[in-house]
Amino acid sequence: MSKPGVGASGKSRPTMRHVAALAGVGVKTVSRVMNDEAGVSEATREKVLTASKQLNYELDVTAGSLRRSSRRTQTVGLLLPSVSNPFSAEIHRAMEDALVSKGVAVFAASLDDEPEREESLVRAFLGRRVDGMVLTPIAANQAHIIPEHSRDLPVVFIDREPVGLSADAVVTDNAVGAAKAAEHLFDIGHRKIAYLGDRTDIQTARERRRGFVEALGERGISTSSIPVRENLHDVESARLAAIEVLSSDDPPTALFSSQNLVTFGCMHALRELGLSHKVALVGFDDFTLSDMVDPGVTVIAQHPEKIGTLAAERLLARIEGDTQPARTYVVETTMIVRGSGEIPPAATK
Amino acid sequence: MSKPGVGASGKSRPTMRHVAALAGVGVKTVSRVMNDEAGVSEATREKVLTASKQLNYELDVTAGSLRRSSRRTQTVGLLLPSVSNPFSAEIHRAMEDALVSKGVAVFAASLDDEPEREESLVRAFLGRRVDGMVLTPIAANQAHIIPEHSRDLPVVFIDREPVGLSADAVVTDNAVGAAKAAEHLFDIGHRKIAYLGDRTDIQTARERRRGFVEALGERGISTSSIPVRENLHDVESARLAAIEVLSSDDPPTALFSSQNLVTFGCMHALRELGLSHKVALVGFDDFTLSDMVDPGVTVIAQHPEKIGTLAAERLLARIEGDTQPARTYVVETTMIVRGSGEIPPAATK
DNA sequence: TTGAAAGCGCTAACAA
DNA sequence: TTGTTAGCGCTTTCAA
Repeated sequence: MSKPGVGASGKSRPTMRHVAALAGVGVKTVSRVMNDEAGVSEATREKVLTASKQLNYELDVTAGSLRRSSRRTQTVGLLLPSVSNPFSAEIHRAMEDALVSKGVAVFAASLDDEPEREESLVRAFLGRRVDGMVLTPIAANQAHIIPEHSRDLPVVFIDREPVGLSADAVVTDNAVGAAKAAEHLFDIGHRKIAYLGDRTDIQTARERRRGFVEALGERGISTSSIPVRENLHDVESARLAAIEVLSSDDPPTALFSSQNLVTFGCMHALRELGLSHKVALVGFDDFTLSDMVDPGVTVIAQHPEKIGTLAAERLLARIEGDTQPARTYVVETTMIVRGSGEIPPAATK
Repeated sequence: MSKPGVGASGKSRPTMRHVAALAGVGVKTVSRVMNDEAGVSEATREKVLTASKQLNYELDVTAGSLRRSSRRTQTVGLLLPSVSNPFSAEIHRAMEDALVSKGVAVFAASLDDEPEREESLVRAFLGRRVDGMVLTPIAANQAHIIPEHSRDLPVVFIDREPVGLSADAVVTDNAVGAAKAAEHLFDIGHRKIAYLGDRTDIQTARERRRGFVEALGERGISTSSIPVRENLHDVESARLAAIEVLSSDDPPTALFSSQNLVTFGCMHALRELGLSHKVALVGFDDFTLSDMVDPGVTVIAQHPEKIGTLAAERLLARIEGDTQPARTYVVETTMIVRGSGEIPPAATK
């Protein structure tokens, strides 16, 4: 009589026992119905479903996982630079689409460029017994995940490959993407192209510079003649660097920027100097309104939705028991021509 | 001997029993140490911590919640229009900051304007026994949450107030924000200002129109003389509507757009018609690069980070047992002047 | 300060 | 087809 209330107005949540009692069956039968297992007569099924609805019963997935032999929680963790970063958010969305349809819930968290957070957030996921994780590596190395990974916890890395650990990764083809930009500007006629890049401790930034410099090298432009400004991590530092390089004695006729914030800084600098239509600009990574500024900004677009979809697929496959050797999946970039990258060098004369 | 391996290289995850055995103590002592409970000697604490580290033990938060009297899982659910929508993503980030620091993990999911998803995603959260939820209501009403809410599951609504249920909500002051835009354009001298709005079944869109129309009404402008175009939900439909209204016999000298995508459509239309510097534009909601287009776009900025922070605070308070009556918290908007909204009506003559 | 036993909601194993 | 019992990893209760 003092048992948790029968009826949806009770204060405490009903369990299988309540449903079983109301339906007049055993708990295992309720379990079978709630998990869509075979071997339950249609009549019994109906009874259970009716009772479950009446009590507003919801199966406790985590309690079940405790006893289930697979130990699955139908939950995964996702670690991003920041959930509010547009590139990350697109990846997140694509992963969600692939996972939610399989009944998998997603924990998301932001790293904020703080290596210490990587380990503590991973531990927070582990404490909730996620079935797997997708991580953007940020710490110097990912060795801290080795114990978990060797316990068969599937981990897929995105955007960058892990260091100190062999695991699946899904990355953008940064070097080739940057090379596309270099080739494009070269073909337009540019011979002096400045490279404005992000922090050199970021692997993707180094790859972009390498691809860019090598592509120009293959076309006979000596590395030493390329104006390179790096460690630009926000709009303001990029703006200042662009102004500086454009104000030099022998200024470049084109700019290549290695990421969005740097591109924005370059756009500001070009506008301030009145060079928006005189100096070419190609940016790595697409952004909203790239077609609404004047001139439209030519970019090397990444494909976050492809990265997210692929990462989710790999993770699900690993969770299902796929044991093929760890592999890195490379997602190609696409150049989108909008005007800023097609300004010829002559215009500056 | 056939017990799960001692040492980090084992395949199965260690439990408290393993730690207890290795440390030579009882499981309850391990539990005390892992939960930072008092009443453990420093020497014992050390032993347990050492053993736990050696085994790479991680406390199972969800298993613990099963037996814990509070039943807390230290987990909350967040339901957004889309995790990749910039406004939503900012809210998400602010909530994460407030919650992760308290050891609370966040499930995030996207509704995608599909009312059916609201209920199924809520059920997915319930099945993981979240301690509370933050929802952006999208279905016609939120009555489906009543049973949970009356079971003391804290729920905080954001962006829109719930229908059919009394619960905390954190919303933008839409009417006042839209009124600010109307007043601003009126003060500049505009008397014919078009309203370009989102779907009329969205509460926030209706509030914005109401605030806008009423503010002009108070200034002697009859409602019937205001060109109103609604149910614009994407850039293209907004662009066409703007072109149509600007091409009429007695075109408006200013536009007010009720959300970002509509603002983008207006920008496209103005540019196509060569009116970017002749017809004023004020948009509701700020966006990236609003200062890089020409002219810069004057906006009524919302404050998603404030909404997220407040929602997280309210949710935590409710989880802690706060029982004060449900309340709606209103977050004010801020007008950001950038040029497009300061074009005088004379310019069109 | 410490630990043994019971039990949280569920599923595995097995019996009826 | 259905139900019973044990036990997943943990915390509560209570005794030592």
